[in-house]
Amino acid sequence: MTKGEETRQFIIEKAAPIFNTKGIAATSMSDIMEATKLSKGSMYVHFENKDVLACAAVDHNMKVLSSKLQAELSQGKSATEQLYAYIDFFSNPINPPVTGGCPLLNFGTEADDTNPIVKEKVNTAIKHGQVLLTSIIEKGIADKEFDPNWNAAEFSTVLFAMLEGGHLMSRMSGNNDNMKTIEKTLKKIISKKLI
Amino acid sequence: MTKGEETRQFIIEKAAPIFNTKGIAATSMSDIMEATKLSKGSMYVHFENKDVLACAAVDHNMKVLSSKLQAELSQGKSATEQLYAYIDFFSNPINPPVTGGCPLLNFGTEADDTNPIVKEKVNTAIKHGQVLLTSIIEKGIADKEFDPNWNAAEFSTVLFAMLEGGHLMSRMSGNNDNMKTIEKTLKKIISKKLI
DNA sequence: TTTAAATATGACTGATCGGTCATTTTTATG
DNA sequence: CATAAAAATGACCGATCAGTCATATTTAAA
Repeated sequence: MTKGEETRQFIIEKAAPIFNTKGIAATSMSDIMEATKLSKGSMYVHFENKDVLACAAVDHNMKVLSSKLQAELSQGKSATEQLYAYIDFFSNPINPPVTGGCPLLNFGTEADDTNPIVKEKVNTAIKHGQVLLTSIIEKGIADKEFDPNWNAAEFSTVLFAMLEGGHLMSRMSGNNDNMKTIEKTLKKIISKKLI
Repeated sequence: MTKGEETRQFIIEKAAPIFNTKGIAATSMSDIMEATKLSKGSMYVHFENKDVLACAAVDHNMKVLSSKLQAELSQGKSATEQLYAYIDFFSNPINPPVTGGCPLLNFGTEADDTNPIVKEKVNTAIKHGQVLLTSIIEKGIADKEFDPNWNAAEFSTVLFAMLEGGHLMSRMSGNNDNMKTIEKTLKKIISKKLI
């Protein structure tokens, strides 16, 4: 890793939580300068413009979320354990795994009508999350842990939506009560083979 | 209604969809000037500053959503019909009842770590939505339409979270497929008295 | 150790931001 | 109709924005 690559990575790591917390539009290059203690000129050696830096920060936030999730999932042996680990991973929005909360929710809603590139990044990340969930559920059905009548793709959509919606509700209320309800309900559905 | 009150209302109505689409930070007073064809000085006759206007726009968006929802709900006679009407009302995020999509999702995620006043507005609106849903479910239980073992408050949390999460997913993918899955699943849960 | 390229600096630019205010125009009332 | 208050105008202000660039410093390889 050259000095330049190191600095670039350093900037991304400092910028990512700021973008995820304040939003892309509300984050200024001065914010990043202050966080990195680097000069403005140096920022533009490594990033063509703010958009490029913002995109790199979005990618980084999603990669951190993904790798932390994978680490949790790898602990679970059965499909049930993995699905529970998935739910548990998202069950504490007040102290979330990524600073600023879920980047899919944050960047997705901001980019929706304004930034097609970031929007597509979020869309792709959601689809990847769906594929991962679907594969766990299909494995669980094959292993006779889950109801064989379940539609894996549909159930993963429902599960994902509940977690994102619960995340929003808990972030707004400032406590995890709503998320606890979501968590409890999801585990009940899984263990009782409902829906 | 005086001329001043009329103009103030006119500005709010023009500003509301812009704030809901672009976000508060990314919306400038010039954007509102262009939409209203009013001068900058006139804006500041009716609003102390941008924050006050943004708050009024947030309120307006939520009020429009709420009144359109109420209009739909009033059509339903039984609790089941009302609950279905609630779900149907949110089942088309690509062509949403409020321009820019769900204001709770949009303003909530933006305000989360940056604007406590708007955040509290969203929190209050979510709680009102929950109270409304809970009362419909309780009525349905009393009328023996729903499973008497249901916890109305918990079920309304799950329902609300699924709709918000489905909204995000469909907005990102650009189609209503995910929301259709949510809609189908919710109606199945209600009609089969699951969970 | 020499040296050319890579990296870092910070003053600078033009555009846009939110907000002000003297002035003009419109409204509404007696 | 007279007139005072309310509303509307647009030039203007300082601050901040993203982005540039001549210059200085550091890096790394010969």
